[in-house]
Amino acid sequence: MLDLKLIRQDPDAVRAALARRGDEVARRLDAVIGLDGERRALIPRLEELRAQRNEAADTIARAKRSGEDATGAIAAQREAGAREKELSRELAEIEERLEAALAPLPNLPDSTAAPGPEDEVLRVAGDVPKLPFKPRDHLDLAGSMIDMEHAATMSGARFAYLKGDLVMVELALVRFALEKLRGHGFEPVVPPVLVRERALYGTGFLPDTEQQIYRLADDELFLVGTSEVALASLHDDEIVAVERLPLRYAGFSPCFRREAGAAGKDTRGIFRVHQFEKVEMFSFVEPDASTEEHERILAIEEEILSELDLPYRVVNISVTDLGNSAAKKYDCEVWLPSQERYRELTSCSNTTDYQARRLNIRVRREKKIAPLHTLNGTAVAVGRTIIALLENGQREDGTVALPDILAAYGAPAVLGA
RNA sequence: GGAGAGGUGGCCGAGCGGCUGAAGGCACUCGCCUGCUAAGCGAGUAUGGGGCUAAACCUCCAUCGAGGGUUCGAAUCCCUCCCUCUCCGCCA
Repeated sequence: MLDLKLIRQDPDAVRAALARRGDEVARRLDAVIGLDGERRALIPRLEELRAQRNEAADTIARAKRSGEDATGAIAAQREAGAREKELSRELAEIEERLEAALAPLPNLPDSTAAPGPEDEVLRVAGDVPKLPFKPRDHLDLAGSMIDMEHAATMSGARFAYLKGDLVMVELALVRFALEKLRGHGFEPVVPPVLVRERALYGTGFLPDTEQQIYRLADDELFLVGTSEVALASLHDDEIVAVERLPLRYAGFSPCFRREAGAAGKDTRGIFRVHQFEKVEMFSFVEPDASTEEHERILAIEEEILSELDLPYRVVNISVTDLGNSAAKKYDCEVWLPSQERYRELTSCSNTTDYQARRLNIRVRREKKIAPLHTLNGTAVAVGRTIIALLENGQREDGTVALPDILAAYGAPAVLGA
């Protein structure tokens, strides 16, 4: 949610910022400005009427108490009441339209977000393996440890059974990530994955990505596509004392995505599936600390990738590809030998005050109260990390060497031996 | 799933349909006082939105789980929903 006061004070700056996402986006601001004007024209009229009615009600009360007749005053009140109701309805209607115009507007991009249309490669790290043989893809390498046939029969396309050693790798990855994050001050959380609409609205996934979200048939509940949704709601409607910030959480949960509109894309293996597990970072920080926190989260993502010996590059995502809530986003893309290119593995966003405004999460500094800033980032997207580990650790005989660090968390040293 | 109780300010808790934005207590802040890690005294301490402002102050409106309704007037009455607790049932 954008700040109405800012829009009012400096509409040109807001319009210019939105225009970086596209001219069409910036044009949507005009409706908001118009409705805000209507609203503020109406409010003084309504409130003056209410003040008069409140005063008249007191007069009636006093008359009643002293036993006087108030029939005339009561009749007048009844009439004023009808007018009040009318104006109230009018205001409610305007506010509803204002909300409908304002809520879908995306966050203002950070000035350092990549201008687009292309993402901006910031750096390349790690060694791309020079394989003296034709690389296999993750599905070949996993063999029976990934069973998509039975998953497809049972649940449909884009589902998988993970079996045997790969399960141990998954658990090792999760444990590795959670302990690392804890060391960085993130509190581990296993959140609910079924949520009400408000949580999705509050995080900006609604109205924006509805076609991506599973909805239950018999209950007003949705399956989250990321634990970000649940972590953001942890301080829903709170005023947090500044001394408590930053608040950092590491969520571990399954994630569910419909992948509608992705038909035909990444259909082989578990790169793009409807269900996967993920360890996610989420931070609540002071407004002027979010830029630094964003770099911090990115650094943790890179630390994890380095320790897993994965070759990757960091990209600054183009403003035209930013989700609604992000002001700036970095992706870490991992090298996949079978595809001979970098693919998205982790992602971190600074959502500034966009989600906080929607979820009504504020910080109190001295006497001042203002929306705080929230950020999120992937620590480990388990499925894709497994893909990366398999492909980059593969040997000519089809076995896979896993990074040493995972052994400490229960993963085997070699897969498929 | 069945039966019942309840949701009031940071917390506890009182609230007859009008004088309650809300008693009282706790906590916190500031001041006073007291020579001994505390007590006493005084004052203050919600949020959002308008207006006026450079800002503060001030002022008005709204808010007693949420949304509707009754009424001249609702924290108080009615309806729907949400949540919490207790008992029963079921269950990993």
